[in-house]
Amino acid sequence: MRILQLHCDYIEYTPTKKEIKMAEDIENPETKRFEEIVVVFVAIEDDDDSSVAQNAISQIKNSMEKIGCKKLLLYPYAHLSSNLAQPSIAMTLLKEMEDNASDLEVSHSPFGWTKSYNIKVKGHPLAESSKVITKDSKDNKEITSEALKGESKIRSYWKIMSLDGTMVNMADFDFSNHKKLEILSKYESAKQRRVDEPPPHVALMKKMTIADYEPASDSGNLRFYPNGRLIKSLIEQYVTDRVKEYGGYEVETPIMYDSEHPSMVSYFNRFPARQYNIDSDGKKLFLRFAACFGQFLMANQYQLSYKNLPFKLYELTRYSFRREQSGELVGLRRLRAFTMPDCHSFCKDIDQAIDELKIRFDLSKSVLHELGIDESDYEMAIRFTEDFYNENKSAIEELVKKHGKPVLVEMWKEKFFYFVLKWEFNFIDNMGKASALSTDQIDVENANRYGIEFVDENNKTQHPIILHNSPSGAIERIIYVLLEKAAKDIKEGKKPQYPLWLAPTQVRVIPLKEEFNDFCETLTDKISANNIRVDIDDRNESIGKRIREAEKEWIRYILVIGEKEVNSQNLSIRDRQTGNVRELGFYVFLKEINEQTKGKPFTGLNLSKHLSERPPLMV
RNA sequence: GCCAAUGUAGCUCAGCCUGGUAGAGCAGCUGAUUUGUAAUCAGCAGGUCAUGGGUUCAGAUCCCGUCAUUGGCUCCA
Repeated sequence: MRILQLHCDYIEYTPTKKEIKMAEDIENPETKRFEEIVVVFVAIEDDDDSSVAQNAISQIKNSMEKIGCKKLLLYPYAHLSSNLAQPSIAMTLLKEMEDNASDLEVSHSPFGWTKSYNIKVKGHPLAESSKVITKDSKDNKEITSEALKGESKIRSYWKIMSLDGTMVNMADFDFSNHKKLEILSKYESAKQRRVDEPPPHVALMKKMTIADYEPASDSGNLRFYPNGRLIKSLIEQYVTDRVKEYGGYEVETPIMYDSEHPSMVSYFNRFPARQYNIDSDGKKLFLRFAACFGQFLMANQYQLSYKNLPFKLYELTRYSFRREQSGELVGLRRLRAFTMPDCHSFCKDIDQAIDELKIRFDLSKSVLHELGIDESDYEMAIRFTEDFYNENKSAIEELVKKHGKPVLVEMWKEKFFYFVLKWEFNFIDNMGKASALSTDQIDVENANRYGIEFVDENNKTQHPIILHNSPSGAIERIIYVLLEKAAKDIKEGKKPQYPLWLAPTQVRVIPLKEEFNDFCETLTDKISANNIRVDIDDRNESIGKRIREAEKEWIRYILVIGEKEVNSQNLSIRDRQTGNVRELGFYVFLKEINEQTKGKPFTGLNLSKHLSERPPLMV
């Protein structure tokens, strides 16, 4: 059975003529009109039986209860299916559905007639839905969280907060000096878009052999080539180092959970995610969409005193999974499987939570900066309940001051999610698309839900306040930002480049002739002993071609080795930033590189040192 | 998920409108070349035209379904 369910302001229909012999007899085929009604178009299919009809009507009743409508019109509609049941069976089942809904104001439009109709469907998100119901689909209903269903009910107000703490309605704000904030504001509130081409990082992620789509997986689950894996793992390492330095304990937790476990059930309903579901041996498992579960369940095992707080757990989730709508997936910006650093801080009260929030705010800003993303690249949004604002005005204003630019504010009349405040930094890309990077939340519910407790100064048991921080946002998204920024450079006629510490090859050595190969081996060994990724283009190609290809790989330093270099103490270094050749002593050169990569993690080449041994990757 | 566009050699693309032997450049292989800062030369090899069906004497080409990608819509805790 296929049904299309519409919540309508009104429907009018007029039976015009009998379509089949067995069409229902009706006394006077005149126009009928109903208002404030749920219209369900129904196609009964081959194989449908009474159980299907029962199932269908109970699903319909279920959703009608949610939208608070008590009037139902069943509208037989053959066009929904190409596999229709016999008309006699269809009529019986339709009648059965109607009988089973007698607690509602129910009617049906005549079966077997051609009808004309006029309909006005309501605009709310739950107004329209279609379902396919078959004999064995009874238990197969999509698990959708209450939060996802209810999200549309949130009432919120959009404002802009300036550095002095004043708030004006978004419509009254002068955006002329804040173009990116304007983009973000319209993006978030009015959902305005203005794009008509693919984002440039998608071509770049392939051309630079970083990542690619994997047709053999689900969409949004990407493959990372050696270059991409290297870049990604360095960023992962860097973010992890910073969180550990801040005081997070790094842990690892399972990627799948039992959705019927008591602590999951209620969390589900506060967390509007679409998840991957897996049935295994009768268990209904889902793939995690955040690190929260694992860390909360673990926090539960710690015996916490107020003296231990704030207590911080951290995991870099590889991966978190969200089954985003297929049309929403793009390159590295929006994925179904992504790597998310997630740090939870358990605080003894709101005051401590706010102090901690500020520290993590600075941490997030600093991490982004070191990754090559500055304030000019992103805009801040902050969301809070009206109550929280009234009680913590100055803390909120302080965050805005720290950001140094006006901020988009969403104020909720009442708490709908599990948090009372959430801020995020949104990168605005070349096409005017906004994507969230760093974020932090003040969670006042989950400690209770997960039974996380600490003992306070008075020997009383309390639930901590939990902060949820991702200092960088998804790692894939950081790569997306770096590539979008590179694309912007290309557009402006500048040379795109990697931050040196992330470059898959930092130095390329090109021997002029075969006879210099040995010299190059020795030289590269000396360079790589200093934690620098260096390789040798030992292919039998012209010097011009090998330089061109190094340029196309965005390799910062090129060393051509010939007669002159072999007989000199100095190196001839072609610096891609300027395109000029400089003569530098060996140690001066090392120092120049090491200064630029200071404080960043290092890992060795992820490809063979000799280009002659590398199979080209065609993407 | 909905609407639309796109899918031809490992890669980038031409051919499709108007049906009749599948084309180029790059990459690969073989050989020559040993090169001084963004493409050395020649030869060879390489294609279930995304996939499944239909129309036709004949389909890369026309029609329908499916998958993937991209754009718009919806969504983004």
